[in-house]
Amino acid sequence: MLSGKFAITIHILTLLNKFPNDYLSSEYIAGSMNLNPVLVRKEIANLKAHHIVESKEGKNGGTKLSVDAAKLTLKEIFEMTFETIGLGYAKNQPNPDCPVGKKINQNLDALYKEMNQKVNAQLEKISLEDFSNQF
Amino acid sequence: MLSGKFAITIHILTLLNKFPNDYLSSEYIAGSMNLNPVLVRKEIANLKAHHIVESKEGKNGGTKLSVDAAKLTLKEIFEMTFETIGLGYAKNQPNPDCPVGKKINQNLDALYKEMNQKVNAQLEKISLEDFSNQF
DNA sequence: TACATTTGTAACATATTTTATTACAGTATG
DNA sequence: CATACTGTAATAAAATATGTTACAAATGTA
Repeated sequence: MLSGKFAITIHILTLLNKFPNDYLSSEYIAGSMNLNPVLVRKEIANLKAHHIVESKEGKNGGTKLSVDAAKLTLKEIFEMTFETIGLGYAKNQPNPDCPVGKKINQNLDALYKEMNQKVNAQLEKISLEDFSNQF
Repeated sequence: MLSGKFAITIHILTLLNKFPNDYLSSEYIAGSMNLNPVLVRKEIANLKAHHIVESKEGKNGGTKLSVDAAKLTLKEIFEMTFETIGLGYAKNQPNPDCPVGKKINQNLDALYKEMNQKVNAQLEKISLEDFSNQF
């Protein structure tokens, strides 16, 4: 299973982009995605750490975008969600006495790295604005 | 989290390719990857369903490759493990009354589909033999 | 000032998925 | 016929993801 972090984050950002002048509450955002507001706030905390959004506490508080949606790429969003493309690793450490076991993870790493480069090149071409305009 | 199916499967196939004339037991294979033999047999069952390997039951039984490693691509292996590239979806059904909620999954689908195409194009260029030769 | 509303965050609970184990019937080998 | 395998089901354990509750702190507003 892949966690839904990226999907949640881009959903949040799309909403914020649709209402660039408002501070949206986590409750409102959560309503659009049918998710617990606390989880929304957690993802927002991550976005704040990356200076992508700003929040206002207290009554009428909420969150708004603080960057230009035309300049924020999906690649950056992808990386902010700590995710990388890959096809996984076996859970346990392989047998170092086996020539295959000894090098399997290294070789998978190399493969996944290449995959990431391809995907990143693609995601870099799409801005939040582009994505948001599809709605 | 992504399951380790692909990693396990390619590990198995690499081993089988290294010993093309032997029937390797699930116990032996499991030893190389420090995994439970039953899990190995499960992945082998999947490979068998795709006619990639053949097994022999009984004493001195085991599994061996039944296709040309030069012609089996990582793309095919990837697809046999039921995995697709993607960055996930939020778990819950989004709010259909929200313009973003209503279309988010559809738009993510389109994005992930493109990503899969890129990745598949890359994986298609690599054969099991190529991968195996790195060891 | 007092109240209502909202963020921020921690602690805990539940659900889901993945991995591991046990068990045993069936099959081939020698 | 004993041994060493596969095949598969049932169950258990571990890991991860998601959800909930609770409450302090901040801020607007009556």
